[in-house]
Amino acid sequence: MCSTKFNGKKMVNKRELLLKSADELIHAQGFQSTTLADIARHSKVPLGNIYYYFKTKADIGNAVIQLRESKLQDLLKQLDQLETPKARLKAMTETIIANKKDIVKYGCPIASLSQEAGKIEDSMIKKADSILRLLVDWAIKQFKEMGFRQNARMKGIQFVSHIEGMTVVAQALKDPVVLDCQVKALKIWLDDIKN
Amino acid sequence: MCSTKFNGKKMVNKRELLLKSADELIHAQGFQSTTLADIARHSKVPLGNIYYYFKTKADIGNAVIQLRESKLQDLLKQLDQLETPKARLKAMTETIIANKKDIVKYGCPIASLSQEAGKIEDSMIKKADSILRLLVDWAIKQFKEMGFRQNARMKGIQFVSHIEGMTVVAQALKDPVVLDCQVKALKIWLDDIKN
DNA sequence: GTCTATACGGCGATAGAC
DNA sequence: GTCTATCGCCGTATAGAC
Repeated sequence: MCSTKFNGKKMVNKRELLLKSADELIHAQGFQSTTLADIARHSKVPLGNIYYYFKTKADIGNAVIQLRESKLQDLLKQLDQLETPKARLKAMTETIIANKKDIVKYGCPIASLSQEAGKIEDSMIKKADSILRLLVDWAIKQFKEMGFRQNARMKGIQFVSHIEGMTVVAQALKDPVVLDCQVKALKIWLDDIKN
Repeated sequence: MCSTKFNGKKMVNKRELLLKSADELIHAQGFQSTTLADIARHSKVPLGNIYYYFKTKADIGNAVIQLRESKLQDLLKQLDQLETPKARLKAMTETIIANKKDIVKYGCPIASLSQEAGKIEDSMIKKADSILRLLVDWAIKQFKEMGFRQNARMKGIQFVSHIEGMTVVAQALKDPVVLDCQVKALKIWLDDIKN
């Protein structure tokens, strides 16, 4: 059972509510800095009630990872409807511009989670970098479709590296213009590239 | 007073010892996951004694930031002795290969600290990204020396982005070969570049 | 299913003997 | 300067009434 009805109007269930709050807070503050009390306050769900929906805090972390992975999958599915692989890759770079503000403030939601997860030896959030892997594999696929063979992998990794690199630098420099310029450069690279 | 003597032999003082432990542990586990007990155990200094050398945990964090900044400055000074700016930039990429193992395991010590610091609103570690800024400025200087004018800044940022991006991807994919390939690509980019 | 009160443990920090 | 013992807080998690 996932959603309740009230006066015939569909309402978001609390689990979704909590997850959405956790997602936002973790993006802004990181997993470790985000307390269950934070999530409770932000989602207006009482602290103790969280445990009805999630067994542990690590569970919430994993749910957020899963959420971001499915968000990425949706995006990729969307991009795949474009005709040429080059158009898809370019469209991907445009999503960076669309999320400019958040990226400069909080960094890339995929990479930051992945990096933080790598530092927690406890017993949790182990598959965070599978999200980034997903992105890399998608990029490689695009380059293969463009006619690349042995070096499609290298090009795909280069593409993703470029994206992640610019977010790191933009955040450190607190300068959204960095993203504009680097996306432009990345597009030029895509145009000039030859196999 | 910074170092003590024992039998005429110079010994590292405890502050340095603690700092070195903190540096290593924070690189491996992150600042938040690293407890004072960790540092005490690793450096074999009793927990309570840490407070003789550092007022708070945040102080330790800041000292580590300073340490990494001065390490970077030393490296840049070293590279500056090379004749051409292009040779300096290439030599910089080679330091990535030299630290391959650690980077794949723990990521870039500069970027990871910078990112984690950005998520801690508390009252500490505010100037972590000044280190990355230092690197960017140095890179820009190199491109200016190469004859670039208005777009030297963009090229410098692109260079650093490339470096930081490859470390993120290499860590997520847990694949040191990524670094080999991307460094190679970066060198080719430096050779083919024209102003 | 919902919510309050509270137990429990860990970590940063301090007191104070030596 | 060094080190042990311990305090106090905060964050996760649980008990249990409703």
